[in-house]
Amino acid sequence: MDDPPARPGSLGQCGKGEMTTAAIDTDIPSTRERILREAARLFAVKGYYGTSTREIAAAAHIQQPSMFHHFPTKDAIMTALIDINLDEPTAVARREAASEDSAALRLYRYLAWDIAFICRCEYDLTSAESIMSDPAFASQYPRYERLVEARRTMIEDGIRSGEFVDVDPDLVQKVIVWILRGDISDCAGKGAPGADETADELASFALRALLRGPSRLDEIRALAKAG
Amino acid sequence: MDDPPARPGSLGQCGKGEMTTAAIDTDIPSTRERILREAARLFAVKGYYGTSTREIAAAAHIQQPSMFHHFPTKDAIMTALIDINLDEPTAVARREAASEDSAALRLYRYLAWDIAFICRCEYDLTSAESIMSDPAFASQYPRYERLVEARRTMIEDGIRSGEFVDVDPDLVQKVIVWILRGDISDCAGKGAPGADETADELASFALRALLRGPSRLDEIRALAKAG
DNA sequence: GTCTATACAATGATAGAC
DNA sequence: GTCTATCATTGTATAGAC
Repeated sequence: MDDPPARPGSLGQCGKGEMTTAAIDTDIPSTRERILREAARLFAVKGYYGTSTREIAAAAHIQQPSMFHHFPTKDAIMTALIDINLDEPTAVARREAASEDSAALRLYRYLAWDIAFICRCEYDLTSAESIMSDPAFASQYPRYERLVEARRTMIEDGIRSGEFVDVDPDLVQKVIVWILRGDISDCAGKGAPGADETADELASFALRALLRGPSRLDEIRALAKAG
Repeated sequence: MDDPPARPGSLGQCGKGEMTTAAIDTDIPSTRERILREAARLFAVKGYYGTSTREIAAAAHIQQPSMFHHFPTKDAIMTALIDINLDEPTAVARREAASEDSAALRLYRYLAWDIAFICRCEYDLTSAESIMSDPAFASQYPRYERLVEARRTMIEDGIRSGEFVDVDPDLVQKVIVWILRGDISDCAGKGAPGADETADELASFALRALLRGPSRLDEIRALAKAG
C-alpha cells in the first residue's frame, strides 16, 4: 500500500518485474516479453483489432497457437499492457497529489516523471492508452479514473492557491492527458533518446500555460531537479 | 485554387457539400450521410478494424450489402471521413500561414477556427485523425503533411520574430497536433455545445505557453474577434 | 513450451431478384 | 436503392503429439 514508487533517476525501468522464474535481467528477452513487446508495437500501428494473433506470433518468432500458452486470450495481452501503463504512473501521481509541496512543483514533478517513464518504457503503450475508451475494456476504466483523479487534485490545488491562472480545471486536465497521450504515441517503445529533455520541455510547456507568474518556472525546475 | 475557405462565423458547416442530387439542406439525412455519420461514431469508439460493416449498416438502418451501393469498399468510408477532416482545415491553415499578420495572431486565428470546426462537425473525426499513422492508409499521408507544414510555418515565424519563447518548433508542432487531436476525440460529433468558448480556451492555452509576453494574449484575442 | 492440424464464428464483398 | 442468399477469407481459440 505504501511502497515508494520510482523517481526520475531511480527505477522507472518499465516492464521489468514482468520476469518469469529465472533470468533477473539478462539481455535475451523471454518469449512472454517478446510477445508483449511486439504486440504493443503492432497494436500502436494497426490498432488492437487490426492486429491479428498470427501477426503478433510471427513478430515474436513463434507459431500462433504457442501464444496461448503465455496468454489465455488476445485481450489478456492488452490487459498486461494496461497494467504497465497504469500501475507506476498512478502510484507516482497519487503520491504527488498527497504531497505538501506547492501545486506547481508537484504537477511539474509528476509530469516530468511520467513523460520520462513513457519515453524510457520498452513497450509502446499507445494502444494501452487509447483502448481506455473502448467499451470492450470498460472493466479497466475505474483504474484509469484513479490516475485522472490524482492529476485533477494537483490542478485544482494550483488554481485554488492562485499559483495557476483561473482556467477550467477540467479543460486543463484534458490538455494534460492529451499531451501525455501524444508523448506516448510519439516516443513510446523507442528506448529513451532524450527522455529527460523531452520531459522537461513538455512539463515546462504545460506549466508556462498554467503559471500566473511564468517567471517562477525556472525556480520550480531547479527545485524539482534538487529534490 | 484560391476559393476563400470558411471563417469562424461563416461556413464551417462540416459535412455539407456531401449532398447527393436533390435536398440542399433538409433535416432528413440521406442514406449515404447516415452511413458516414454512424461509421464515424463507431470507428471512434471501437476503431476502424474493430467496427464491422454489419454494425455500420445496422446503425444506419440498412442491410449490410446495401452499404456497398453507396461506398465501393469499407475503406472508402474512411477516406471520405479523411477528406472532411483535412480539406477545409488545410485550406484555412495555408491561408493563415501565408498571411502577413503577426505569427501569434495567425496561429491563434487558425487554432480557434480549427477547434470550432471540430466541435461543430457533425461527424466524429477521431478515427480519421488517428488512422493517419496506419500503413494501410499511407496513401493519405501526403495530404496530411501539407496541413502539418502550414502549421509549422506559423510556429517557426513566431519563434523567429521573437513573439514566441525559444522552444523547439517540432515539439510545439507536436503539442498543437495533440491538442487538436484531443479536442476531436473529446467533442467531435457532439453537435456544437460551446464550440467558440472551447476554441478560445484551447487556443489561449497554447498561446500562453508560447508567447514571450503573455500579456499580449488579450490583445491578440481582441484582434482575432475584430478581424 | 512449442509444434501441426483444425474447429468454428465473423469478416468484407458479390450475385442477382425485386 | 434495397433486399436475401452466399462466397472466400481470415479471425480467435482448442486438441493433442512431441
